[in-house]
Amino acid sequence: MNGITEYVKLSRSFYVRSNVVEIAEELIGKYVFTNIDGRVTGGRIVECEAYNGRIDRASHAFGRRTPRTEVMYGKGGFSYVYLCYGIHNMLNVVTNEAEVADAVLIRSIVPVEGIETMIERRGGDKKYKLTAGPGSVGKALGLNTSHSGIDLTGDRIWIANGRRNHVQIERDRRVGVDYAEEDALLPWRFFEKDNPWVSVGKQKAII
DNA sequence: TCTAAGATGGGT
DNA sequence: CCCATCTTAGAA
Repeated sequence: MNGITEYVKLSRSFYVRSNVVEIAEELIGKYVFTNIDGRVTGGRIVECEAYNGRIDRASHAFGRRTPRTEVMYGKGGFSYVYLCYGIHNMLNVVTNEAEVADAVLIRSIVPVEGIETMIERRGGDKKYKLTAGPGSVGKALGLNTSHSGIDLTGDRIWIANGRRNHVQIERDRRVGVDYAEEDALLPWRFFEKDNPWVSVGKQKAII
């Protein structure tokens, strides 16, 4: 795509696995792309969070099944995009078998493809804040709730392989889920160590 | 029907 | 610290 790296799209089998925390860890270093309105944008995932619909009070699917969360109850390998605070469109990757509502929130990427388009969508060059934080990622990638339920093995939203071996991955509690009480303490947020594109968390490291 | 609250980000 | 902005979920 950029002439340097050969991207290999992840297949269904990557997503249809039972350990969402493990999948989240593995997503660090992979590349997410969108092709919206004929414009391809994307970047390397450097921060994400796992949400387990069965045991995790922070999950939108915990203890309920509604029209919004229905896509999370489908099989893995589809997008779950929801509107947060009436403003921000957040991209999640649905995982696991059907009827198990697991998902991974993509929180930050390093811009790689379609950078000018992302700058335009964000209303200017925000430097490291261009694609840091889930709301920024959704906006830069051109996503809204109409993009929920898209097959990630297709050509509108997809994730491709690629991790640099020397990257050190850290884990910490998730951001903004205090309402989940003790589940807010779960170390299910993964990010690249010392990467400036990672969004500034609200908590200090606990590990 | 009504309403509180939200997996945030940007500005003061 | 404050506020935008609006869908969703759950209550009434």
